[in-house]
Amino acid sequence: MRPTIKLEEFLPYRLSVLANQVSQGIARTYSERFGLSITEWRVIAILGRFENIPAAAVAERSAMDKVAISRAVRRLLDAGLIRRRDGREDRRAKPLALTRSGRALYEAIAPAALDYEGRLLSALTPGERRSLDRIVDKLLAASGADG
Amino acid sequence: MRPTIKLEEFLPYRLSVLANQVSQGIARTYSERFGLSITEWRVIAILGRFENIPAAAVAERSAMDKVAISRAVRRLLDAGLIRRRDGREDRRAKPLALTRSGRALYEAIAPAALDYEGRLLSALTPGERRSLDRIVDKLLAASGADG
DNA sequence: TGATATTGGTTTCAAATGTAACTAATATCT
DNA sequence: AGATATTAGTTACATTTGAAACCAATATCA
Repeated sequence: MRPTIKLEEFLPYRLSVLANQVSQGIARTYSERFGLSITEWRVIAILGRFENIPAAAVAERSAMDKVAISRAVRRLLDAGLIRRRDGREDRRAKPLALTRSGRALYEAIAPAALDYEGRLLSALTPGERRSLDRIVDKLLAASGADG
Repeated sequence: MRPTIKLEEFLPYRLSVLANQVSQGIARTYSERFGLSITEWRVIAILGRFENIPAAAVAERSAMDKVAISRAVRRLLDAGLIRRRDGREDRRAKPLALTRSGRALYEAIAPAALDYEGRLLSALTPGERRSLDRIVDKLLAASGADG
């Protein structure tokens, strides 16, 4: 029989479209209202939770590569939203932290982000929300392992 | 109370990481084994199912914009994988179709793609697979509507 | 200690992507 | 028919992104 793929039912395609659509939606919030790209927002979000960690640790926790981090860090430093100290034991690894205005921005964005997520989740039943968590975990494991 | 976001639990972030990881995995197949980018593969997948449709129709069915399509079409034409006829009624809209070798490629990739999807889905129970379909539909609707 | 490897981070260059402007063909409206 | 608006598709330009080269600091090991 002829093999056939219905793109619109193909899981990798569907996930890609969904993630893009969600990213677009939320990026609008970050950029229009706060002047941040998604990458920059992620760095801020990480630093909002973990104080004084170096760029490599941010990379680990954000699934972004170090080049992307490096560029975001540069912009955030220039914008005065984060600061960088000198590393005590390892002089390469310089701890990053939010400045006062960086933290203020974080505290302004976090509710907007949670709000957006809430709007998405409100389309689902409580049971579906639980399923979704479990399913995404499983798919992450299945796709990350080897390829 | 201080608002806090755990990035690794934040749905938009999780979806983005998942979709990227899956895309990476599958893109490796397309590019290493068949020399195609994801965009090119999508065009091929659409044309494998719908014969003689113009680029605009491909765009509609693939969630890609017309510039991306235009570029992919150019590369696929150059590679001899698709062909373009002249439009009968509308001379702007030129119907695209797979060539013989394009179809051969399609028939080689389709099983590999379905196989990859199968490996992903095998991590889920049948019930979870059904949930996933429903959930993705709902999230697409919720995120696409307004923003 | 000295040679080599590894790691944190930045820079450079090429390729991919998005936006807007543009051309050509068709449709609409008077 | 003639003016205006739309639509299909391409091109040009700016921006983003990724890969690899690179520098400096630290770790490893003979």
